[in-house]
Amino acid sequence: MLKLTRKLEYALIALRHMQTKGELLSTTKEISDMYTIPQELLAKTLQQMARLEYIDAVQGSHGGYRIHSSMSKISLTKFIEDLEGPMGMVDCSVASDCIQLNNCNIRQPINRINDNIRSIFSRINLSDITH
Amino acid sequence: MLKLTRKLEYALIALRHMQTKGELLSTTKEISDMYTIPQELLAKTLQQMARLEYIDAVQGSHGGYRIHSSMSKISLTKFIEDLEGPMGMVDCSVASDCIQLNNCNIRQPINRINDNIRSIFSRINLSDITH
DNA sequence: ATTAAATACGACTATTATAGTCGGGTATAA
DNA sequence: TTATACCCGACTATAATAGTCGTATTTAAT
Ligand code: SF4
Ligand code: SF4
Repeated sequence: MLKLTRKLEYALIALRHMQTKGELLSTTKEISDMYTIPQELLAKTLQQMARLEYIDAVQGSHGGYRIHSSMSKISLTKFIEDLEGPMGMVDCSVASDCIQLNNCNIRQPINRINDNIRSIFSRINLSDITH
Repeated sequence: MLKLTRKLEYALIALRHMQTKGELLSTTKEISDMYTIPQELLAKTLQQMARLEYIDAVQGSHGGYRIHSSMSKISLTKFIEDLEGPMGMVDCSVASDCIQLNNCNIRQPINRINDNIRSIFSRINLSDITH
């Protein structure tokens, strides 16, 4: 309940690291060494963020990543869902194949709470974490 | 991320069900049938809630459970942690054995968010869900 | 007494989600 | 040509969640 995945933490650590470096490139190895993150796992996450255009990738021998300028205003909600897929407190707030769905007596109150949380996450943006 | 466990959902469904019945007893079978919940799993959860005194258990042939009068004001935070143990967005908000802990660059901002969420959950109480 | 219906409890298994690894590829500067 | 870095998908391992089973105890009714 309420737990960020490791992947998201690694992603945020990397983003904040890159933020401090401005235009300078950061390599996977540099970051994984500095924060003791499994290199291959971080690599995959950085690649995913590059595909999503959260960061720019520069290939080749002196390559690396730098943070994409216009991403500080992205909400935490969008970031999390871009990286990990839809989030919701209960299945029925995302899909609709719950067997209890028909006569569930907590669906409405729970989904009200879910919407609240969501809107809080939507008002937090990445720069609040990465500065 | 952010997902309630099935056990918590079953617990809340059961609580709300009992709430509507006032002093009348509800049996595990009654509830598991009504909401299509695996009976043995619900049974364990009800037993746990009885131990925690969220509900009263009446043993024997015409036994069952009824909701304990004074629990509507309990916060969602306490309820979740009573049933599932400590909750937090990251390990370091609960324990302190994260290998990144020393030079983690997102610890403070994340824990600030964590505290916010926690305080929101603390202001929601069980009766908001069970009526 | 005996039976039936219920709670009580712990150990067990199954399933799913998360975390981490590996092998083989492409791009580019030196 | 080599070294260093990104790219990608498939794979394995681990941990968390979900669900099952066997056995015991309590109590009302017969
Ligand atoms: S319908 Fe009820 S039990 Fe099913 S996911 Fe929604 S809240 Fe949970
Ligand atoms: S120290 Fe950093 S990486 Fe470790 S749990 Fe806390 S926020 Fe996550």
